[in-house]
Amino acid sequence: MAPKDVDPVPILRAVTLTDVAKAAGVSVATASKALNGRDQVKAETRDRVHRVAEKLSFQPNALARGLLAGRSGTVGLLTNDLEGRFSIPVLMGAEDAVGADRMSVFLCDARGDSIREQYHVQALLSRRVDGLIVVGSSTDARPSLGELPVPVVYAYAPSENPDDLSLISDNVGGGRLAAEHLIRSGRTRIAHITGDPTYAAARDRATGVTAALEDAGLPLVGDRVMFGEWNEGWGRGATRMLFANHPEIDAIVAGSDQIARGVLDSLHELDVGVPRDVAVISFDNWAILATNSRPQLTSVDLRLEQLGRLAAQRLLEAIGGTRHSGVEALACRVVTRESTMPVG
Amino acid sequence: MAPKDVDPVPILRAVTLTDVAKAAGVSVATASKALNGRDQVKAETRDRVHRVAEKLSFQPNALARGLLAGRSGTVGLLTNDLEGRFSIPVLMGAEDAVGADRMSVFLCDARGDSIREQYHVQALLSRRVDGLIVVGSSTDARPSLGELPVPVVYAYAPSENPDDLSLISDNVGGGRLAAEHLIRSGRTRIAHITGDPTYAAARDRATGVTAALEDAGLPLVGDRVMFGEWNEGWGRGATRMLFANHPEIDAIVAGSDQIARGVLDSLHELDVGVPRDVAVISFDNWAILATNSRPQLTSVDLRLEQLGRLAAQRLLEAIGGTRHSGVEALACRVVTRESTMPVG
DNA sequence: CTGAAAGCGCTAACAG
DNA sequence: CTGTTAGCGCTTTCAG
Repeated sequence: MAPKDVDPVPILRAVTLTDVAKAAGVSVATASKALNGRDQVKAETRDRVHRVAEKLSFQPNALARGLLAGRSGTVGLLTNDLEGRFSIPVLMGAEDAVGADRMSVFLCDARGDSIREQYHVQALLSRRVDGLIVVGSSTDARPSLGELPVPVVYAYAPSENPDDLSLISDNVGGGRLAAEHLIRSGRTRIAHITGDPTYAAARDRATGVTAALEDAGLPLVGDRVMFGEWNEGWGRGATRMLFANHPEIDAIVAGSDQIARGVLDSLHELDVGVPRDVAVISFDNWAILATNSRPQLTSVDLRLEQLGRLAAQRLLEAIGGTRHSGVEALACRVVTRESTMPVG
Repeated sequence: MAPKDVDPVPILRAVTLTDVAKAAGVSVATASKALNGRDQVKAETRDRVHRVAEKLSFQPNALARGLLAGRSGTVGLLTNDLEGRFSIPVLMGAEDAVGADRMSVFLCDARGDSIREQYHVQALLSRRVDGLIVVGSSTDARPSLGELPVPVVYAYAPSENPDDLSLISDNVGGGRLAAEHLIRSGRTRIAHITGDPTYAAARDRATGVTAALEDAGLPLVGDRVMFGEWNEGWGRGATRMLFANHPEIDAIVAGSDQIARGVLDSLHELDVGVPRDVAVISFDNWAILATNSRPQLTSVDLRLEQLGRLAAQRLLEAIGGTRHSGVEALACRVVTRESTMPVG
């Protein structure tokens, strides 16, 4: 409990450099130099100014600074899917990297509405952000914001314009990793149950999976990728269908952790042992799902936080003058858990 | 594909009011008045200025405005748990409400580290935010930030200082709602399996549940609340223990959707029908869990987005001069699904 | 080494 | 109705 011996509502004007200068008995110019470590100030004066600033808990007004400097030290983070779970890690990584450079982040959620998006972009520009990170809501390409007076980096969803810089997860590579992981674990009769084929993520992962199988001279059990929906129900249903026709299967690549939960559920009901009889690997590595299932799920991690961090880094580089363009794909990594343990 | 017929890197100085004024053949003062709808401008002039501003895509410099006005039109959103799923909805609600008032949001994640938190507060103050929303990572009370030159609202986790304004979900009331829902559905032999008792959320919900049972003259099956962990495993284990000793049970209040998933899992294995033999209600209403289980889960929704919206509203009121203090609890609501359908 | 002066972009008096 | 002037808080010449 904090004591309540302070003024009721401190409508005190924030302390300014002028206040500090006055209290230290110097001019604002000198105070400014002292506080900014300019070397044309006597050491004794510098210390005195610092002490006074400290005592008054002086905080330089970033607005005034920004106005003068022509740059605000802020970046805009424009998301379209705050509630979805994919934006958040990207956002965290970006916030972290940006903060490490003493810049602050404006957060805007356009909720997938391009009108709202346009509005936010204007608002951010009027706040003179030094750059913009646009986080998409799916891995499908999205319209470019076009030419803006500040650099823009697209993360998760690439821009449709190849002149923009986009950072994405390498879903094709992820598909490869998944299949190769199973193959290395000794599995040879592999099927792929995944989500909605209108999503690039589903198609890309499938491409990777089939390519890896082909390279290894292995068939895709069932002959074709089982596209469906991104939920447990589809995982359950697809698994039942699969087993009815292909009881010889010994591994399943699930397109998401959610689908995998459904797969595990059906395998349990069919009395198929995991990983003994069938190994299961999935995508997203969403801890809450992957580590609470029985057995725990091996999953391909998209490294979204790293993606966000990288996006911020590229943006800071661009702000610094080094602009890149094109699509940069970040490699995924497999997080191994029980569901793909090699047998015996 | 956008055409690439623009200058390579438009390092164009952003267009200022002076540019507009010049192009419109008026003084900056007149231009300012025209654009801000001050009524001391001839209609014809006003229109001309507007047209020119439009053509040059003029964006008023919010930094300059803020500097002059003494308020920046921004608020800080300080979270401690961006990756956790509870902050996000609060954040969304707050962002939405703040944006509706044409203010922008600075996002900072302190990751539960008070040093980092202090740093961010300083940074936000130096950016002259007009107010601050602090989103906690659990429902336990947290230390106050103390006296700050701008109003602060605590959301989700209340401040330890009752002189601060805190907005929380009414977990005790939520516990009551859960039990009452079961009782109204005709259940009379109710148990409560919940999470870690060191969490206020677990204790508060338990308080509500037991109070409602007492009011109804019903026993708590097993005599005491089963505290444990916030995960599926505990839900599974606790359910097995419960049934070994109390096969007469006809309803379970689970402390979270995750725990409920474990409960359902065990009930399934015990061949107990849900909701036929036992009804299950839980907390959080986390769609991904509650709607993907079999049967779908009835769950107490904490209305976190509304909580965020309310926090923003209160903050805006405080910025406007109307400060409140104390703890304001937002009522929960039950989202009914299959798991508590009345029998017959 | 220190201070006076100018100016970042904008708005609000106050004159004309 | 319009323009001139001043100043928000800060940094940066440029003289002392």
